[in-house]
Amino acid sequence: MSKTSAQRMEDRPAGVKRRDAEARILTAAEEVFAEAGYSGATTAAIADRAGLPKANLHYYFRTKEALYRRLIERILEEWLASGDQIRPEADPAEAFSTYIAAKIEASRRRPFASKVFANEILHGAPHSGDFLKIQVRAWVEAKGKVIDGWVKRGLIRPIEPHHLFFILWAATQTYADFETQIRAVLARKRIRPADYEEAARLITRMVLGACGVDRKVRKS
Amino acid sequence: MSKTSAQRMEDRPAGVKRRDAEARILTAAEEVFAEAGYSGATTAAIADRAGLPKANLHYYFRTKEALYRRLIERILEEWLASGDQIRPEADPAEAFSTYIAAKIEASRRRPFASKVFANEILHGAPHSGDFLKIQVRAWVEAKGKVIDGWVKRGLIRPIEPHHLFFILWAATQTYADFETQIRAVLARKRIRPADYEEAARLITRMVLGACGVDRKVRKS
DNA sequence: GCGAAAATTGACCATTTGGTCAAATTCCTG
DNA sequence: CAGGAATTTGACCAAATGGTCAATTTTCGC
Repeated sequence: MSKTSAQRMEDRPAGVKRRDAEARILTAAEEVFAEAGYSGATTAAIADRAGLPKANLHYYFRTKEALYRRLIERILEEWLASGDQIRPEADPAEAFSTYIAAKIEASRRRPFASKVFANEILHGAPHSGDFLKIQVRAWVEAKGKVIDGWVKRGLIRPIEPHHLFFILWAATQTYADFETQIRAVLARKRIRPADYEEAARLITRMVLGACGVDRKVRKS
Repeated sequence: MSKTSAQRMEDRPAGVKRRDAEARILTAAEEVFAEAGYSGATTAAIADRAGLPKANLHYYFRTKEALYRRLIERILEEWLASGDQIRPEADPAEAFSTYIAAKIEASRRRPFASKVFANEILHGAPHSGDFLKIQVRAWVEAKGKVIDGWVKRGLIRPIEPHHLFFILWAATQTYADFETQIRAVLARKRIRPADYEEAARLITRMVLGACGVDRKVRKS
Protein backbone atom coordinates (compact mmCIF):
# COMPACT_ATOMS: atom_id res chain seq x y z
CA MET A 1 0.00 0.00 0.00
CA SER A 2 2.90 2.29 0.52
CA LYS A 3 3.68 1.61 -3.09
CA THR A 4 0.27 2.76 -4.15
CA SER A 5 0.52 6.02 -2.33
CA ALA A 6 4.00 6.52 -3.67
CA GLN A 7 2.65 6.04 -7.16
CA ARG A 8 0.02 8.66 -6.56
CA MET A 9 2.57 10.99 -5.20
CA GLU A 10 4.41 11.16 -8.48
CA ASP A 11 1.30 11.77 -10.52
CA ARG A 12 0.15 15.31 -10.87
CA PRO A 13 -3.67 15.08 -10.99
CA ALA A 14 -3.94 15.55 -7.26
CA GLY A 15 -6.67 16.51 -4.89
CA VAL A 16 -7.28 20.09 -3.98
CA LYS A 17 -5.85 19.53 -0.54
CA ARG A 18 -2.62 18.26 -1.96
CA ARG A 19 -2.38 21.16 -4.39
CA ASP A 20 -2.93 23.53 -1.55
CA ALA A 21 -0.37 21.98 0.76
CA GLU A 22 2.20 21.78 -2.00
CA ALA A 23 1.68 25.43 -2.83
CA ARG A 24 2.16 26.46 0.78
CA ILE A 25 5.29 24.36 1.05
CA LEU A 26 6.72 25.70 -2.18
CA THR A 27 6.18 29.27 -1.06
CA ALA A 28 7.88 28.58 2.25
CA ALA A 29 10.68 26.74 0.49
CA GLU A 30 11.28 29.67 -1.83
CA GLU A 31 11.91 31.93 1.13
CA VAL A 32 14.07 29.52 3.05
CA PHE A 33 16.18 28.43 0.10
CA ALA A 34 16.63 32.08 -0.87
CA GLU A 35 17.83 33.02 2.57
CA ALA A 36 20.01 30.05 3.35
CA GLY A 37 20.97 28.40 0.07
CA TYR A 38 20.43 24.76 -0.69
CA SER A 39 22.55 23.24 2.06
CA GLY A 40 21.69 25.85 4.61
CA ALA A 41 17.98 25.34 4.18
CA THR A 42 16.53 22.67 6.45
CA THR A 43 13.36 20.82 5.82
CA ALA A 44 12.42 21.59 9.40
CA ALA A 45 12.69 25.32 8.75
CA ILE A 46 10.64 25.02 5.59
CA ALA A 47 7.99 22.99 7.36
CA ASP A 48 7.89 25.51 10.18
CA ARG A 49 7.39 28.39 7.81
CA ALA A 50 4.72 26.47 5.98
CA GLY A 51 3.03 25.75 9.28
CA LEU A 52 3.15 21.95 9.30
CA PRO A 53 5.26 19.20 10.88
CA LYS A 54 8.38 18.09 9.11
CA ALA A 55 7.05 14.59 8.59
CA ASN A 56 4.11 16.06 6.76
CA LEU A 57 6.34 17.99 4.44
CA HIS A 58 8.14 14.76 3.64
CA TYR A 59 4.82 13.21 2.86
CA TYR A 60 4.26 15.69 0.06
CA PHE A 61 7.84 15.94 -1.09
CA ARG A 62 9.81 12.81 -0.46
CA THR A 63 13.17 14.50 -0.36
CA LYS A 64 14.58 17.96 0.02
CA GLU A 65 16.08 17.48 -3.41
CA ALA A 66 12.69 16.75 -4.98
CA LEU A 67 11.15 19.78 -3.34
CA TYR A 68 13.98 21.96 -4.51
CA ARG A 69 13.76 20.63 -8.04
CA ARG A 70 10.07 21.39 -8.27
CA LEU A 71 10.78 24.87 -7.04
CA ILE A 72 13.46 25.45 -9.64
CA GLU A 73 11.15 24.20 -12.37
CA ARG A 74 8.44 26.60 -11.31
CA ILE A 75 10.82 29.53 -11.22
CA LEU A 76 12.38 28.68 -14.55
CA GLU A 77 8.98 28.56 -16.16
CA GLU A 78 8.20 32.11 -15.20
CA TRP A 79 11.70 33.19 -16.08
CA LEU A 80 11.35 31.83 -19.60
CA ALA A 81 7.91 33.33 -20.08
CA SER A 82 9.07 36.85 -19.25
CA GLY A 83 10.44 37.46 -22.72
CA ASP A 84 7.28 36.99 -24.68
CA GLN A 85 7.41 40.57 -25.89
CA ILE A 86 10.56 39.93 -27.86
CA ARG A 87 9.03 38.91 -31.19
CA PRO A 88 10.16 39.67 -34.75
CA GLU A 89 7.21 41.90 -35.53
CA ALA A 90 7.54 43.93 -32.34
CA ASP A 91 9.06 47.36 -32.21
CA PRO A 92 12.57 46.87 -30.76
CA ALA A 93 12.51 49.87 -28.45
CA GLU A 94 9.07 48.91 -27.22
CA ALA A 95 10.05 45.30 -26.77
CA PHE A 96 13.21 46.07 -24.80
CA SER A 97 11.44 48.61 -22.62
CA THR A 98 8.72 46.14 -21.82
CA TYR A 99 11.13 43.31 -21.17
CA ILE A 100 13.26 45.40 -18.85
CA ALA A 101 10.20 46.66 -17.02
CA ALA A 102 8.96 43.10 -16.62
CA LYS A 103 12.28 41.88 -15.30
CA ILE A 104 12.55 44.71 -12.82
CA GLU A 105 9.00 44.10 -11.76
CA ALA A 106 9.81 40.43 -11.23
CA SER A 107 12.75 41.43 -9.05
CA ARG A 108 10.45 43.60 -7.02
CA ARG A 109 7.60 41.19 -6.71
CA ARG A 110 9.33 37.89 -6.25
CA PRO A 111 12.84 38.52 -5.01
CA PHE A 112 13.03 35.11 -3.37
CA ALA A 113 12.46 33.33 -6.63
CA SER A 114 15.20 35.33 -8.26
CA LYS A 115 17.55 34.57 -5.40
CA VAL A 116 16.93 30.86 -5.53
CA PHE A 117 17.56 30.89 -9.24
CA ALA A 118 20.71 32.95 -8.82
CA ASN A 119 21.97 30.69 -6.08
CA GLU A 120 21.47 27.63 -8.21
CA ILE A 121 23.41 29.04 -11.14
CA LEU A 122 26.04 30.58 -8.91
CA HIS A 123 27.01 27.13 -7.70
CA GLY A 124 26.97 25.52 -11.10
CA ALA A 125 23.37 24.31 -11.20
CA PRO A 126 24.24 21.05 -9.45
CA HIS A 127 20.64 20.15 -8.74
CA SER A 128 19.14 20.95 -12.11
CA GLY A 129 20.66 18.24 -14.21
CA ASP A 130 21.06 19.88 -17.59
CA PHE A 131 17.49 20.94 -18.13
CA LEU A 132 18.05 24.44 -16.80
CA LYS A 133 21.03 25.09 -19.01
CA ILE A 134 19.37 23.56 -22.03
CA GLN A 135 16.20 25.57 -21.72
CA VAL A 136 17.95 28.84 -21.08
CA ARG A 137 20.19 28.22 -24.06
CA ALA A 138 17.23 27.46 -26.30
CA TRP A 139 15.50 30.60 -25.11
CA VAL A 140 18.49 32.75 -25.93
CA GLU A 141 18.93 31.16 -29.33
CA ALA A 142 15.34 31.95 -30.20
CA LYS A 143 15.45 35.51 -28.91
CA GLY A 144 18.86 36.04 -30.41
CA LYS A 145 17.47 35.27 -33.84
CA VAL A 146 14.80 37.90 -33.33
CA ILE A 147 17.40 40.50 -32.46
CA ASP A 148 19.59 39.53 -35.37
CA GLY A 149 16.53 40.01 -37.53
CA TRP A 150 16.06 43.53 -36.20
CA VAL A 151 19.66 44.26 -36.98
CA LYS A 152 19.36 42.92 -40.52
CA ARG A 153 16.30 45.06 -41.11
CA GLY A 154 18.22 48.07 -39.90
CA LEU A 155 15.93 48.67 -36.95
CA ILE A 156 18.79 48.64 -34.46
CA ARG A 157 22.53 48.91 -34.57
CA PRO A 158 24.51 45.67 -34.77
CA ILE A 159 24.77 44.17 -31.33
CA GLU A 160 25.77 40.84 -29.90
CA PRO A 161 22.53 39.31 -28.56
CA HIS A 162 24.15 36.89 -26.12
CA HIS A 163 26.07 39.50 -24.24
CA LEU A 164 23.17 41.89 -24.43
CA PHE A 165 21.05 39.38 -22.56
CA PHE A 166 23.75 38.58 -20.02
CA ILE A 167 24.01 42.24 -19.16
CA LEU A 168 20.29 42.74 -19.20
CA TRP A 169 19.62 39.84 -16.86
CA ALA A 170 22.39 40.91 -14.56
CA ALA A 171 21.26 44.51 -14.42
CA THR A 172 17.64 43.71 -13.71
CA GLN A 173 18.05 40.73 -11.42
CA THR A 174 20.63 42.46 -9.31
CA TYR A 175 17.79 44.43 -7.75
CA ALA A 176 16.50 41.18 -6.29
CA ASP A 177 19.64 39.14 -5.83
CA PHE A 178 21.83 41.81 -4.30
CA GLU A 179 19.02 43.70 -2.67
CA THR A 180 20.96 43.66 0.59
CA GLN A 181 23.77 45.61 -0.96
CA ILE A 182 21.43 47.97 -2.73
CA ARG A 183 19.54 48.72 0.44
CA ALA A 184 22.79 49.37 2.23
CA VAL A 185 24.06 51.76 -0.42
CA LEU A 186 20.79 53.60 -0.75
CA ALA A 187 20.45 53.63 3.05
CA ARG A 188 16.94 52.30 2.88
CA LYS A 189 15.03 49.79 4.90
CA ARG A 190 13.33 48.72 1.73
CA ILE A 191 13.92 49.51 -1.90
CA ARG A 192 11.19 51.91 -2.97
CA PRO A 193 9.02 51.82 -6.05
CA ALA A 194 10.76 54.97 -7.23
CA ASP A 195 14.09 53.16 -7.04
CA TYR A 196 12.87 50.35 -9.23
CA GLU A 197 11.54 52.87 -11.70
CA GLU A 198 14.81 54.73 -11.71
CA ALA A 199 16.61 51.47 -12.33
CA ALA A 200 14.35 50.48 -15.19
CA ARG A 201 14.73 53.89 -16.73
CA LEU A 202 18.51 53.82 -16.58
CA ILE A 203 18.82 50.27 -17.86
CA THR A 204 16.44 51.07 -20.68
CA ARG A 205 18.39 54.17 -21.52
CA MET A 206 21.59 52.15 -21.66
CA VAL A 207 20.19 49.36 -23.76
CA LEU A 208 18.35 51.58 -26.22
CA GLY A 209 21.41 53.76 -26.46
CA ALA A 210 23.59 50.77 -27.25
CA CYS A 211 21.07 49.71 -29.88
CA GLY A 212 21.07 53.14 -31.41
CA VAL A 213 17.39 53.55 -30.68
CA ASP A 214 17.40 56.67 -28.59
CA ARG A 215 13.73 57.05 -28.39
CA LYS A 216 12.58 59.00 -25.40
CA VAL A 217 11.16 56.57 -22.88
CA ARG A 218 7.52 57.23 -22.33
CA LYS A 219 6.22 57.59 -18.82
CA SER A 220 4.85 54.27 -17.73
CA MET B 1 49.31 26.99 27.48
CA SER B 2 46.47 26.65 25.15
CA LYS B 3 45.74 30.25 26.02
CA THR B 4 49.19 31.29 24.88
CA SER B 5 48.84 29.66 21.52
CA ALA B 6 45.37 31.05 21.22
CA GLN B 7 46.71 34.49 21.87
CA ARG B 8 49.29 34.05 19.18
CA MET B 9 46.73 32.78 16.82
CA GLU B 10 44.82 36.04 16.88
CA ASP B 11 47.89 38.18 16.37
CA ARG B 12 48.99 38.82 12.87
CA PRO B 13 52.81 38.99 13.05
CA ALA B 14 53.14 35.29 12.39
CA GLY B 15 55.87 33.04 11.21
CA VAL B 16 56.40 32.37 7.56
CA LYS B 17 55.09 28.86 7.96
CA ARG B 18 51.84 30.13 9.37
CA ARG B 19 51.51 32.72 6.62
CA ASP B 20 52.06 30.04 4.08
CA ALA B 21 49.58 27.60 5.54
CA GLU B 22 46.94 30.29 5.94
CA ALA B 23 47.37 31.33 2.33
CA ARG B 24 46.96 27.77 1.11
CA ILE B 25 43.87 27.31 3.26
CA LEU B 26 42.33 30.59 2.13
CA THR B 27 42.82 29.69 -1.50
CA ALA B 28 41.22 26.31 -0.97
CA ALA B 29 38.42 27.89 1.02
CA GLU B 30 37.70 30.35 -1.75
CA GLU B 31 37.09 27.50 -4.15
CA VAL B 32 35.02 25.39 -1.82
CA PHE B 33 32.87 28.24 -0.52
CA ALA B 34 32.32 29.40 -4.09
CA GLU B 35 31.17 26.00 -5.19
CA ALA B 36 29.07 25.01 -2.22
CA GLY B 37 28.09 28.16 -0.39
CA TYR B 38 28.70 28.73 3.29
CA SER B 39 26.67 25.85 4.68
CA GLY B 40 27.54 23.46 1.91
CA ALA B 41 31.23 23.94 2.35
CA THR B 42 32.78 21.57 4.87
CA THR B 43 36.00 22.18 6.70
CA ALA B 44 36.99 18.67 5.69
CA ALA B 45 36.62 19.53 2.00
CA ILE B 46 38.60 22.71 2.43
CA ALA B 47 41.34 20.88 4.31
CA ASP B 48 41.43 18.22 1.61
CA ARG B 49 41.82 20.76 -1.13
CA ALA B 50 44.50 22.54 0.83
CA GLY B 51 46.27 19.24 1.34
CA LEU B 52 46.22 18.97 5.10
CA PRO B 53 44.21 17.20 7.80
CA LYS B 54 41.09 18.84 9.07
CA ALA B 55 42.49 19.18 12.57
CA ASN B 56 45.36 21.14 11.17
CA LEU B 57 43.04 23.54 9.43
CA HIS B 58 41.27 24.10 12.72
CA TYR B 59 44.62 24.85 14.28
CA TYR B 60 45.08 27.80 11.93
CA PHE B 61 41.47 28.90 11.84
CA ARG B 62 39.60 28.08 14.98
CA THR B 63 36.19 27.99 13.36
CA LYS B 64 34.70 27.79 9.91
CA GLU B 65 33.15 31.14 10.63
CA ALA B 66 36.52 32.75 11.36
CA LEU B 67 38.01 31.31 8.20
CA TYR B 68 35.11 32.54 6.17
CA ARG B 69 35.29 35.98 7.69
CA ARG B 70 38.94 36.34 6.86
CA LEU B 71 38.19 35.29 3.33
CA ILE B 72 35.44 37.86 2.95
CA GLU B 73 37.71 40.57 4.30
CA ARG B 74 40.38 39.70 1.79
CA ILE B 75 37.94 39.74 -1.10
CA LEU B 76 36.31 42.98 -0.02
CA GLU B 77 39.69 44.66 0.11
CA GLU B 78 40.40 43.90 -3.51
CA TRP B 79 36.86 44.77 -4.47
CA LEU B 80 37.16 48.22 -2.91
CA ALA B 81 40.53 48.85 -4.47
CA SER B 82 39.33 48.19 -7.98
CA GLY B 83 37.84 51.65 -8.41
CA ASP B 84 41.00 53.66 -7.89
CA GLN B 85 40.76 55.05 -11.41
CA ILE B 86 37.60 56.92 -10.58
CA ARG B 87 39.05 60.21 -9.42
CA PRO B 88 37.84 63.78 -9.94
CA GLU B 89 40.70 64.76 -12.20
CA ALA B 90 40.41 61.69 -14.40
CA ASP B 91 38.80 61.70 -17.80
CA PRO B 92 35.34 60.15 -17.32
CA ALA B 93 35.39 58.01 -20.43
CA GLU B 94 38.86 56.80 -19.64
CA ALA B 95 37.98 56.13 -16.01
CA PHE B 96 34.85 54.14 -16.84
CA SER B 97 36.60 52.13 -19.53
CA THR B 98 39.39 51.27 -17.17
CA TYR B 99 37.07 50.41 -14.31
CA ILE B 100 34.96 48.16 -16.48
CA ALA B 101 38.01 46.46 -17.90
CA ALA B 102 39.34 45.91 -14.40
CA LYS B 103 36.07 44.46 -13.16
CA ILE B 104 35.79 42.11 -16.13
CA GLU B 105 39.40 41.10 -15.66
CA ALA B 106 38.67 40.35 -12.02
CA SER B 107 35.76 38.16 -13.07
CA ARG B 108 38.07 36.30 -15.39
CA ARG B 109 40.98 35.92 -13.07
CA ARG B 110 39.35 35.26 -9.75
CA PRO B 111 35.85 33.98 -10.38
CA PHE B 112 35.78 32.14 -7.06
CA ALA B 113 36.31 35.32 -5.10
CA SER B 114 33.49 36.98 -6.95
CA LYS B 115 31.22 34.03 -6.30
CA VAL B 116 31.92 33.96 -2.60
CA PHE B 117 31.20 37.65 -2.41
CA ALA B 118 28.04 37.28 -4.43
CA ASN B 119 26.87 34.40 -2.30
CA GLU B 120 27.39 36.36 0.87
CA ILE B 121 25.36 39.31 -0.33
CA LEU B 122 22.75 37.10 -1.93
CA HIS B 123 21.89 35.68 1.46
CA GLY B 124 21.89 38.99 3.25
CA ALA B 125 25.51 39.11 4.39
CA PRO B 126 24.75 37.16 7.57
CA HIS B 127 28.40 36.49 8.34
CA SER B 128 29.80 39.93 7.71
CA GLY B 129 28.30 41.85 10.56
CA ASP B 130 27.78 45.29 9.12
CA PHE B 131 31.30 46.00 8.01
CA LEU B 132 30.68 44.85 4.47
CA LYS B 133 27.65 47.03 4.00
CA ILE B 134 29.26 50.01 5.66
CA GLN B 135 32.41 49.88 3.58
CA VAL B 136 30.59 49.38 0.31
CA ARG B 137 28.31 52.26 1.13
CA ALA B 138 31.23 54.53 1.95
CA TRP B 139 32.92 53.55 -1.30
CA VAL B 140 29.85 54.43 -3.32
CA GLU B 141 29.36 57.72 -1.55
CA ALA B 142 32.92 58.70 -2.38
CA LYS B 143 32.75 57.62 -5.98
CA GLY B 144 29.29 59.06 -6.36
CA LYS B 145 30.64 62.48 -5.45
CA VAL B 146 33.25 62.15 -8.17
CA ILE B 147 30.63 61.37 -10.74
CA ASP B 148 28.38 64.17 -9.56
CA GLY B 149 31.38 66.44 -10.01
CA TRP B 150 31.80 65.31 -13.58
CA VAL B 151 28.17 66.04 -14.19
CA LYS B 152 28.43 69.51 -12.67
CA ARG B 153 31.42 70.28 -14.83
CA GLY B 154 29.46 69.20 -17.87
CA LEU B 155 31.80 66.35 -18.68
CA ILE B 156 29.00 63.79 -18.72
CA ARG B 157 25.25 63.84 -18.92
CA PRO B 158 23.34 63.79 -15.62
CA ILE B 159 23.20 60.27 -14.29
CA GLU B 160 22.29 58.64 -11.02
CA PRO B 161 25.59 57.27 -9.65
CA HIS B 162 24.09 54.67 -7.31
CA HIS B 163 22.16 52.90 -9.99
CA LEU B 164 24.99 53.29 -12.44
CA PHE B 165 27.20 51.34 -10.08
CA PHE B 166 24.59 48.71 -9.36
CA ILE B 167 24.28 48.04 -13.06
CA LEU B 168 27.97 48.21 -13.64
CA TRP B 169 28.75 45.72 -10.90
CA ALA B 170 26.02 43.41 -12.01
CA ALA B 171 27.06 43.49 -15.64
CA THR B 172 30.72 42.81 -14.96
CA GLN B 173 30.44 40.36 -12.10
CA THR B 174 27.85 38.29 -13.89
CA TYR B 175 30.69 36.91 -16.00
CA ALA B 176 32.08 35.31 -12.87
CA ASP B 177 29.01 34.66 -10.78
CA PHE B 178 26.81 33.22 -13.50
CA GLU B 179 29.60 31.77 -15.52
CA THR B 180 27.72 28.46 -15.62
CA GLN B 181 24.83 30.05 -17.44
CA ILE B 182 27.08 32.01 -19.74
CA ARG B 183 29.02 28.93 -20.70
CA ALA B 184 25.80 27.09 -21.37
CA VAL B 185 24.40 29.83 -23.59
CA LEU B 186 27.63 30.36 -25.48
CA ALA B 187 28.04 26.59 -25.74
CA ARG B 188 31.57 26.76 -24.47
CA LYS B 189 33.60 24.63 -22.11
CA ARG B 190 35.24 27.79 -20.91
CA ILE B 191 34.56 31.45 -21.49
CA ARG B 192 37.20 32.71 -23.89
CA PRO B 193 39.31 35.84 -23.67
CA ALA B 194 37.46 37.14 -26.72
CA ASP B 195 34.18 36.76 -24.85
CA TYR B 196 35.41 38.82 -21.94
CA GLU B 197 36.63 41.46 -24.36
CA GLU B 198 33.31 41.51 -26.14
CA ALA B 199 31.57 41.90 -22.81
CA ALA B 200 33.80 44.74 -21.70
CA ARG B 201 33.30 46.46 -25.03
CA LEU B 202 29.53 46.22 -24.88
CA ILE B 203 29.28 47.30 -21.26
CA THR B 204 31.57 50.20 -21.95
CA ARG B 205 29.53 51.17 -24.96
CA MET B 206 26.37 51.12 -22.88
CA VAL B 207 27.80 53.11 -20.00
CA LEU B 208 29.53 55.73 -22.11
CA GLY B 209 26.42 56.02 -24.21
CA ALA B 210 24.30 56.61 -21.13
CA CYS B 211 26.79 59.22 -19.99
CA GLY B 212 26.69 60.92 -23.36
CA VAL B 213 30.39 60.32 -23.87
CA ASP B 214 30.37 58.40 -27.09
CA ARG B 215 34.06 58.26 -27.52
CA LYS B 216 35.21 55.42 -29.68
CA VAL B 217 36.69 52.77 -27.46
CA ARG B 218 40.35 52.33 -28.21
CA LYS B 219 41.77 48.91 -28.79
CA SER B 220 43.25 47.73 -25.54
C1' DG C 1 -22.55 5.80 7.24
C1' DC C 2 -18.89 2.57 5.61
C1' DG C 3 -14.60 1.44 4.02
C1' DA C 4 -10.63 2.60 1.73
C1' DA C 5 -7.48 6.05 0.48
C1' DA C 6 -5.28 10.23 1.92
C1' DA C 7 -3.25 12.94 5.30
C1' DT C 8 -1.18 13.89 9.90
C1' DT C 9 2.29 13.49 13.32
C1' DG C 10 5.44 12.19 17.23
C1' DA C 11 9.17 9.29 17.87
C1' DC C 12 13.08 7.59 16.12
C1' DC C 13 17.53 6.64 13.43
C1' DA C 14 21.82 6.96 10.68
C1' DT C 15 24.87 10.11 8.81
C1' DT C 16 27.29 14.24 8.48
C1' DT C 17 29.97 17.69 10.36
C1' DG C 18 32.12 21.40 13.18
C1' DG C 19 35.05 21.28 16.59
C1' DT C 20 38.20 19.22 20.54
C1' DC C 21 42.13 16.94 22.56
C1' DA C 22 46.14 14.79 23.80
C1' DA C 23 50.04 12.77 22.14
C1' DA C 24 53.72 13.11 19.00
C1' DT C 25 56.81 15.64 16.05
C1' DT C 26 59.18 19.56 14.16
C1' DC C 27 61.10 24.03 14.56
C1' DC C 28 63.58 27.73 16.41
C1' DT C 29 66.23 30.36 19.67
C1' DG C 30 69.59 31.20 23.10
C1' DC D 1 72.17 21.11 21.68
C1' DA D 2 68.62 21.87 25.19
C1' DG D 3 64.15 23.16 25.89
C1' DG D 4 60.15 25.52 24.99
C1' DA D 5 57.05 26.95 21.37
C1' DA D 6 54.78 25.84 17.21
C1' DT D 7 52.83 22.40 14.37
C1' DT D 8 50.79 18.02 13.03
C1' DT D 9 47.38 14.49 13.28
C1' DG D 10 44.30 10.47 14.40
C1' DA D 11 40.66 9.58 17.35
C1' DC D 12 36.77 11.16 19.20
C1' DC D 13 32.25 13.68 20.44
C1' DA D 14 27.90 16.23 20.49
C1' DA D 15 24.66 18.51 17.74
C1' DA D 16 22.14 19.00 13.62
C1' DT D 17 19.61 17.11 9.99
C1' DG D 18 17.40 14.34 6.18
C1' DG D 19 14.54 10.88 6.13
C1' DT D 20 11.52 6.78 8.00
C1' DC D 21 7.66 4.53 10.20
C1' DA D 22 3.77 3.04 12.41
C1' DA D 23 -0.16 4.54 14.54
C1' DT D 24 -3.92 7.67 14.28
C1' DT D 25 -7.19 10.78 12.24
C1' DT D 26 -9.50 12.89 8.39
C1' DT D 27 -11.60 12.84 3.88
C1' DC D 28 -14.46 11.23 0.38
C1' DG D 29 -16.83 8.35 -3.08
C1' DC D 30 -20.47 5.05 -3.01
